[in-house]
Parts: sequence; structure tokens; C-alpha cells
Amino acid sequence: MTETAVGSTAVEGTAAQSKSQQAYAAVKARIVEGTYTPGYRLVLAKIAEDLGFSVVPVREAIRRLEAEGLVKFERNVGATVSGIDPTEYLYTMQTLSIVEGAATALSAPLIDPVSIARARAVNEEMRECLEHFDPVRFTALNQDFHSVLFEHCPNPHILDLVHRGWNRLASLRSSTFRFVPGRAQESVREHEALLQLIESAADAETIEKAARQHRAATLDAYLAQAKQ
Amino acid sequence: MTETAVGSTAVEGTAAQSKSQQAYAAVKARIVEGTYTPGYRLVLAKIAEDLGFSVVPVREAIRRLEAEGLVKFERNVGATVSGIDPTEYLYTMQTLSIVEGAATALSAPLIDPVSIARARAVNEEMRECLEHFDPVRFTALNQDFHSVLFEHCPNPHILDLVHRGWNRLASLRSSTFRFVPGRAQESVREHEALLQLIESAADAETIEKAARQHRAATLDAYLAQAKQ
DNA sequence: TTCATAGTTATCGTATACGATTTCGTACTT
DNA sequence: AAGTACGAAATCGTATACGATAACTATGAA
Repeated sequence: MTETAVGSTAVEGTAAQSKSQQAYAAVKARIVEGTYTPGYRLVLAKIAEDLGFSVVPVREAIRRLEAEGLVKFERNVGATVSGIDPTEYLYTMQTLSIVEGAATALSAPLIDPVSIARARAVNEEMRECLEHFDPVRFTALNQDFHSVLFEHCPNPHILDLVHRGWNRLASLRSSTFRFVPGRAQESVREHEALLQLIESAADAETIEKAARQHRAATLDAYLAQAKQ
Repeated sequence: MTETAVGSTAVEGTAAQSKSQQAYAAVKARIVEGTYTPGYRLVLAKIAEDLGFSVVPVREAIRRLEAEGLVKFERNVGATVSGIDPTEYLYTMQTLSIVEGAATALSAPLIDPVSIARARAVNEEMRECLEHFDPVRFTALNQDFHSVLFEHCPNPHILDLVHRGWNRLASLRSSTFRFVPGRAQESVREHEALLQLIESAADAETIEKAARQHRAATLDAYLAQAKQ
């Protein structure tokens, strides 16, 4: 549906983009990178001025971000960066566990050995990362790892839903792993288990369940932490 | 996210809607009811004139419909009603099988006996409908039935995805069942089985699998038919 | 002191206007 | 006769302008 490359902060087209698209990319980047923090008030006129556009394309950009859930919009009041309160986080993670699980299962048979090797290398980096723990880097690698697993999903709709979920999460500044460091180790282990399932061509149901469980476990760890 | 009541063609707010929203509702209604058939060229100026608005709110409406996948938009060219070619249909059904399955499973423990009775009544009507078969009516009832099952889903994101899926399907004029009449009988039977699972408080996994399978079977029937 | 109300400001919503791009038809050339 | 180039029409993209709405502030009465 939308070409929402998970990690790309870079501009995609060369210059043949409409200003709406540019505005969309710009605002989204600012949200993801944290310049606009949750709750931040997005004033159309100001953004338009910053970008050197008029407000019209900015409006469209905001509307699109609204559709993706990154901003909340209230009529005659304005837009704010929708900041993932804990409940939102829960819902997003649960949704993602479902769609990402499905995407991974559908993708699994299509993953070539080269990709698996790449994923394994990423996971190895993550393991090293555990020593001098850097949550931000760890999260980035985690994203890379999972991208390899689900990016081959042949159903573009599902893939799009996965991307949207990750984007939502990305607007939460600093990764789950900052809050739940203990989870990181388990996570790395589960990654390896997932890879082995895929290599051994396990059936779709098993893979789906494992992938879903992997994410659900992260959510549970977060909840347990939050409850204290 | 969006208040996309699955079946409502009626205007939701009284009159306190922005023209963008009115335009959105109007165009969407025309798509769903079939006035704008797939491939139909949506010319902004013309729609604006029909509605008595200027083009600006119409643009936003179209953009929103684009985000939902009901229309396709090409820069400097225009918008067309995105007509579900068979591949799209397949993807949509597959996606829906996954999210609706999950929604139904999450919803199941929260469904009160009254709702179950209502669903059963609807299914009974469907059974009667089988005699003097009316595919359109049957499809409408089918939607009602499933709405009861998933509408209690506590995760609004997932619920929204389910609504979007149904909407996509709705823009396909005349129901799967017109094409695969044989599937209707099975469908009614499976509905009853689903209800019994829910009543007996079966575990989430069982319900999810059953709900997903139910939809997947419809898809398979369609594919088998199409292949001939 | 507190509450209600009127006025002010900030911001959004929509209309109109014009420039930019694409598409289609026609005439001209080979 | 076929292909190419030019030009006109249709349509989109964006800027500017102004009216509408909501939030804020200050003033007055209870």
C-alpha cells in the first residue's frame, strides 16, 4: 500500500516527489528520530514555514500520518504526535505479534540461505552487543534481524501491516530493551531458535507460533517490569 | 483509528462534520454500493462539483481512501477505484483470515450469551436464505454474523484492521457467494461450529484456528472455482 | 476570592487562482 | 502508410486568501 521502508530515513526518490510526499517524509523522520516527541503539537503553518511549502501539502502529509497512527488529529484543534501511552504500546505489540508472526511464517519458505546467514550474522552482532550494552544499537539490529525474516512475505498487505507496526514502535524513543535489559539475552537465544526452525523447513504453523511467541514474550517482560 | 463501521452507509454525525469527512463518506459509499465500479476514474473537480465543495476537501478524502486501499492514486494522473483483481482478492482474504481469526479469538471470552443468541438467529436466517438463494442478502447476513463475533475485540488496532479488510471486500460488488454458491451451505455449518466453540469457552488458539480456517476455506473454494 | 462572560488570538477549514504535468489528437515528414 | 513531433485540452499540485472555530485572557459581578 504505502512504500514504508522500515528503517529508511533517507529520501527515496531523487527529486521527483511531490511536496506532499516530501512533507510526509520530513515530518515522519522528525517523529521517528525524536525531534518531535509524543504529545508535541504539530502546527501546520509552522511546519509549512520550516519546509518552505504552503500548508496544503503539509495537511495531506499529516492526514496520511494520521491514517498510520503516528499522529492524532482533532478537528479545529490540530495534530499532536500520538505518543504511545502504555496501553497503546500494548495494543501495538499485540497486533504486531500477530501480523509479524503470520508474515514470518509466510516468508519462511522463501528465505534463501544467504539471507539466513545474514540474519545469523546480525544476531551474532547482537550477542556481542550484550557485553557493553547499548540499547539503541541493539534495537536497530533487532529490527534488521526481523526484517530479513519477514521481508520475503509474498502478501504485500500483510507486509505493509508489519511495517506500520514497526513504525509505530519506532516513534517510541528508546526501545523496549532499555526498559527491560534482561530480555535481550533471551531474545538473542530465541532468534537462533527461529533461524533453525526456518532452516529445517518447519511447517508454517510452528514458525508462526514461535515468531508470535517471541514478540509476546517481549511484551510480557515489559508488562512485568512496568507492574513493579 | 478510523470509525469505520463495517456496514453503515448512513451518515454518522449529524451535521458537525467537516467537508473532508463528508466527501470521504460520500465517495466511499458510492464505491461500496457500486456506483463507482473498479477502474472508475475519480476526477477531483467533478466530484467536488457534484458535492458542491471545492476540490481541497475532496483531495483529502481521496487520500484517506487511498490509505485504506479503496482507491489507487498516481501522481499527476489521478485516482481510480482500485478494483480488486483476483490477486488483490487473494491477498485481502488471506490478510483478513489472519486478523479476523485473531480478533475473533480475542473477542470470544467477552461475548455475552445475548450476543451469541443474536448471532445464532442471524445464522438461522442465512440457513433459510439458502432455499431461494439471494447472494447479496446472504453476504449481508454473513457480515452481520461475523461482526457479532469480532466486534468485542478489546484491541482497537486489530479491530480496525478487520474493518478495513471487510471494506475492501465490500467494494467487490456482489459477494463471493454469487460465484461459489456451494460454499454457502458449508459456511452456515461452520458458523454453528464456531458458536459452539465460543459457548464452550474453548481456548483462544482453537477458536483462532477455526475462524481463520473458516475464511481460508471460502478463499479456497473461490480459487478452485476460478481455476476451472 | 471565585465564577461567569466578553473579547482577543492562534489555528484550522475551505475557496479560488494559477502554474505544472500528462495525455491525446492532429499535422507533418519520411 | 507509418511514425514522429508539435500543440491543445484535461487534470493535477500548490500558493494565497479569508472565513470559522476553539482556546486563552482579562474584566466585572456575586
